[in-house]
Amino acid sequence: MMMVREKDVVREKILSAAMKVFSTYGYFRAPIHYIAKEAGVSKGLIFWYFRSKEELIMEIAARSLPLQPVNSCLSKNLQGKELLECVGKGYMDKYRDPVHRGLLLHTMALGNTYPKIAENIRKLCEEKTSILAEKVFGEASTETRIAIRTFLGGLM
Amino acid sequence: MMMVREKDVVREKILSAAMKVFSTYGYFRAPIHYIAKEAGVSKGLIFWYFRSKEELIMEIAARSLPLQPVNSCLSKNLQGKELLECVGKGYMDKYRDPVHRGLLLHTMALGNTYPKIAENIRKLCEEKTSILAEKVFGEASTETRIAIRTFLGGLM
Amino acid sequence: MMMVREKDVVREKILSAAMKVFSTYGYFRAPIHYIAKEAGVSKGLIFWYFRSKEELIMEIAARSLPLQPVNSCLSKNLQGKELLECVGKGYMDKYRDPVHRGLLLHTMALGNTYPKIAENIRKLCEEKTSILAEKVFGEASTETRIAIRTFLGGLM
Amino acid sequence: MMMVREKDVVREKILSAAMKVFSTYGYFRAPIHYIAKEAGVSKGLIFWYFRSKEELIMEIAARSLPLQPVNSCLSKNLQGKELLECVGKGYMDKYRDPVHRGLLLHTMALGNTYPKIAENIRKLCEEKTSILAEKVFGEASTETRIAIRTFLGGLM
DNA sequence: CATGAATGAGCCTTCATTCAT
DNA sequence: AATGAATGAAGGCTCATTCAT
Repeated sequence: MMMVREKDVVREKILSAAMKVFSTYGYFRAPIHYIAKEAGVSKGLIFWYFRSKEELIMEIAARSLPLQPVNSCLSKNLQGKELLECVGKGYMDKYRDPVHRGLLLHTMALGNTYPKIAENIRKLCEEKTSILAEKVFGEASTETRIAIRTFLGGLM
Repeated sequence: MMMVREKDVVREKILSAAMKVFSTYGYFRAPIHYIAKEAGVSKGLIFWYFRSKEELIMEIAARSLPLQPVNSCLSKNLQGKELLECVGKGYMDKYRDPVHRGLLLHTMALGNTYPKIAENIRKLCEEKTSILAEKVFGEASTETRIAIRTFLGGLM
Repeated sequence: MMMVREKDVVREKILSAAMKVFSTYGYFRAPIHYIAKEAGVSKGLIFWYFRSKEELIMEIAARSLPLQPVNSCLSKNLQGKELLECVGKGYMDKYRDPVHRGLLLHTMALGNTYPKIAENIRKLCEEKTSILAEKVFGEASTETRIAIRTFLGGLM
Repeated sequence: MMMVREKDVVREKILSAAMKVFSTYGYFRAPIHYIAKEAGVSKGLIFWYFRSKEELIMEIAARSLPLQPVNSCLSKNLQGKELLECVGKGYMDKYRDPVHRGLLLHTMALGNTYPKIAENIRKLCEEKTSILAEKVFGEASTETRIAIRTFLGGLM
């Protein structure tokens, strides 16, 4: 029984290759054919899975954020201090990997000049921040959101 | 009486324009002609003052670091805690300007993938760190240098 | 049944156009887009088949030499005087075409200042000269090679 | 008493430098500032003495031809075979110098694609050929001119 | 789905030429 | 006469993107 569609496997292979290549060379010094070679697929295929390089960047940028650790903790239905600790631990684990550290740095620099990416990042961050504030403090006010942000920023 | 050579004025005008443009668009999204327009000179003239775009990047990268505040404090012959406070204040003043903040971010991201720039930055930083460690703690050991770096990093 | 790959057809079309354009304008007065237009392809495609303009020049330079007539005679297994006559005739046929005459002149001038091209030409010429000396005189000594060169030079 | 005007000295210095530089690098690979440096003058000054690079090329091209030896022989009022021998000897002397040989090669290649230069060279050559034909054979008919040309070409 | 040839916009850089001093 | 800063046109090359197969 085939649980993982072949389609998704290839897509994931491309994303994974792109993360590695982007982290190493930076977005603008990484031509598409580097990614294609790293992923072991043709250049053209990348445009079958992603409309443009920008869209690929967009998804990579999202992955450079620690969304996955946060989601993982949220799915455990933790609350208050325990949730916060879980998220903190997730951060540390993720950014122990230099590929993710490099990627985050590039993403932040990109966001500084690339409106679409900046907006996307901001949206993703605010969404998660609100949920965390809600679950940790019981309400998602301006103050509690800032508290979350400060805590997570300090971990970096 | 003309104390500043016209030659240096133009060079400075270009550097200043480049900082603004690079900070706004990022190195790779900022074509030379953006800088030329911002500086009010022709594209060709930039290559009269700088051998290549890379050389321009190099000088800008150095300027994105807080070398000037540090040098300014050092020239006051301060020591110990006072020197540290002076440098700390210099940092805050410099990076209050979003142009400098953006530039630093781009420089760090660049350094992550651009060996020449990374090396140049590292050299400049280590040099200043050693001097500060010496003046603040009385000796430039591995530990005192790390202390300096940690303190300054924390300010960011 | 298609015996010639499409890929080679295009490559040949570019080379042929380049020979014509270079012969007419000279290497340095012939921008890539002249060749592209003459070949009926895009500028970019030329760099798909040739790494650089220099690589294109290199291959054209080799073609400006009378290698093909020489090879043609050699493949007939002629020897002595008959081989010499065959080669001589090949020369005359090739350089009756003004495109080839112009190309040879440009190639020689280029070789006078372009080390890489000069070296490549020299290598190709010496190789063929040795083989001819061997087949015509029975041995490839310094003297017989000079004799071959003098004979062929006189035909020009 | 100043017999040579300073003006002509500088002009000659530029021409001499240009011949050396052109012979070494070829016309198109020799930027004006190479010549300026070789001559020890500023780039701008070259345009004071020569309207354009093309005009400079033009004069250099003329100098790559063996006009001077021919004129020298003509001024000796020789005739017939003796004139021919004098010219022949002049040729050999001039082209013993690799700078002149290189220059002639470049000039011929240029003439193949640069109409103005080709025309100028042709004019100069025909003029001298006619005079030589007249002095050597007693008349400047088509046949005698071809004879002169053949003789001189054979010397190369 | 997959490939890679083909396209064209855009960028860095060079260089002849001008001109204020 | 002489200088060298300033200009702008043009060229080689890269690379995201398209498309026929």
